[in-house]
Amino acid sequence: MLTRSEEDHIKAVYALLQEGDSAFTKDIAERLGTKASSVTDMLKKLAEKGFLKHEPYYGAKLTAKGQAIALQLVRRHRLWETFLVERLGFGWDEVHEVAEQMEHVVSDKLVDKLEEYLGHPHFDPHGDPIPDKHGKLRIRKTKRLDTCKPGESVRIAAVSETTDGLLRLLDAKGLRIGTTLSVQDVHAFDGSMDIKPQRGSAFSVSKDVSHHLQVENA
Amino acid sequence: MLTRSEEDHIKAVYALLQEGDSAFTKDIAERLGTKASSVTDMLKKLAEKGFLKHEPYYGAKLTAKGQAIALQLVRRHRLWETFLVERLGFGWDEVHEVAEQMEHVVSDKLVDKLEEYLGHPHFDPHGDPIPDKHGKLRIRKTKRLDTCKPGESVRIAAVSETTDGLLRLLDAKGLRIGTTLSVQDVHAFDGSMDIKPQRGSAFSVSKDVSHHLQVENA
DNA sequence: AATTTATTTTAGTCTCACCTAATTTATTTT
DNA sequence: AAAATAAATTAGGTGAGACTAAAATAAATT
Repeated sequence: MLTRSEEDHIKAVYALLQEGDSAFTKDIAERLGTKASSVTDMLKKLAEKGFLKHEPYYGAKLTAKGQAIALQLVRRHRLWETFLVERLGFGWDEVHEVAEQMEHVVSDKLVDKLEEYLGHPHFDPHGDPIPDKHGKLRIRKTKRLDTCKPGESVRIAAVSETTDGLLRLLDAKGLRIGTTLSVQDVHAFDGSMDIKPQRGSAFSVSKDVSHHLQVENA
Repeated sequence: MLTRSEEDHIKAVYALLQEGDSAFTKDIAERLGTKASSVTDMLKKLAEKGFLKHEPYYGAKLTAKGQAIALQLVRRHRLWETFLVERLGFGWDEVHEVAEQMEHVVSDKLVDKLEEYLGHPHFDPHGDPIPDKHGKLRIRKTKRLDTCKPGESVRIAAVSETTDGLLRLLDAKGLRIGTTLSVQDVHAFDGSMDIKPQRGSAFSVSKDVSHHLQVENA
């Protein structure tokens, strides 16, 4: 059995490995709101238990065993987020913290029944894929909106940041999962982008925003 | 903010105060699966924090502040049990452990939305009352089945034990919340009782069983 | 190549929540 | 009333998981 803190560390490593090919002490500490020295201790312990490889000074990578744990946590997190939004009527910007707690409730039966109750969803309210019972993820070919060129027509597939601020901004602009839009112009000066939703008139979004939107060809 | 362990101790004290007028160290330890000395430490801490009064050698009683916490925990626990049984299709004998974990998820909004989603239930699957947002409990005048005399006709209102064994036995005998039955005979020798459900033929239940069934006049 | 800077690790400390063993207190029995 | 028993408390200790401060390492700069 893993403690809450062990689970949190494994999940942080998993998340960082999505972006780089090693998870560094400092970044893990930042995610968890702790100090680097605490993380070093935990990495040592988790390495001994076989959940990850820790290469001192060069960060950590998950083993297959660690990855399985991480995927289980991601699965629980995203299923609960889906439940909170679709059944309890939470806004998509309000669910992260609560799901962060619920994901640590241990019961395979619970998770499987919840999944069934929700109709076996493949994506959560932010558009992120929900691993199945065996940890399998449904892969889509998406790219970041800020990599798109003028003239491209795309659909918003996911939002890769769960900060309330970004989600509320998207809400205010009417941008949500599934919204189709075309790129009209990209300004080299600040990286801002003029986009036009299928219905509605064009407006501009900053690079900060376009960088966190995952889109697929429409 | 209370820790998990602090919450567990407060809940244990609350539960014991339902049965006696003081909660004793040994009984708290037994409920929590810990040792008396650990409980003494915690009682001292919780008394300092104002959640209970600890009279050394004479047990503990909750303050109003402690009672409010306990009722909040009971509320969460029973709402989650209701969710698990009514929405996810768990058996009533399978929900206790999971709800024990879920009750520690902290979010007032979550609890209120859950209650609404479930249709503001007043009783959980075991027939126990669910405190409202303000800690108010709906009181019913019930008595234990083992206090009933031959000839009485009663309805099962609640089961005051959440052990799997008892609940499965009741399931097997077809006894559930709402079942109406008449007491036919009580045997002084072992306290066993012959009962006859409204539909179905008579059978006998042991004192162990009748002691844990709360009934109301039919 | 030497130095500076950033990061990581090590060493030592703290708190929490538990433990065991010994002692104290209250209650019951003789 | 004294002795025995049961329960609770105190004293001291452990491991988990955090911390600070100091030392070590790697990378970047001069």
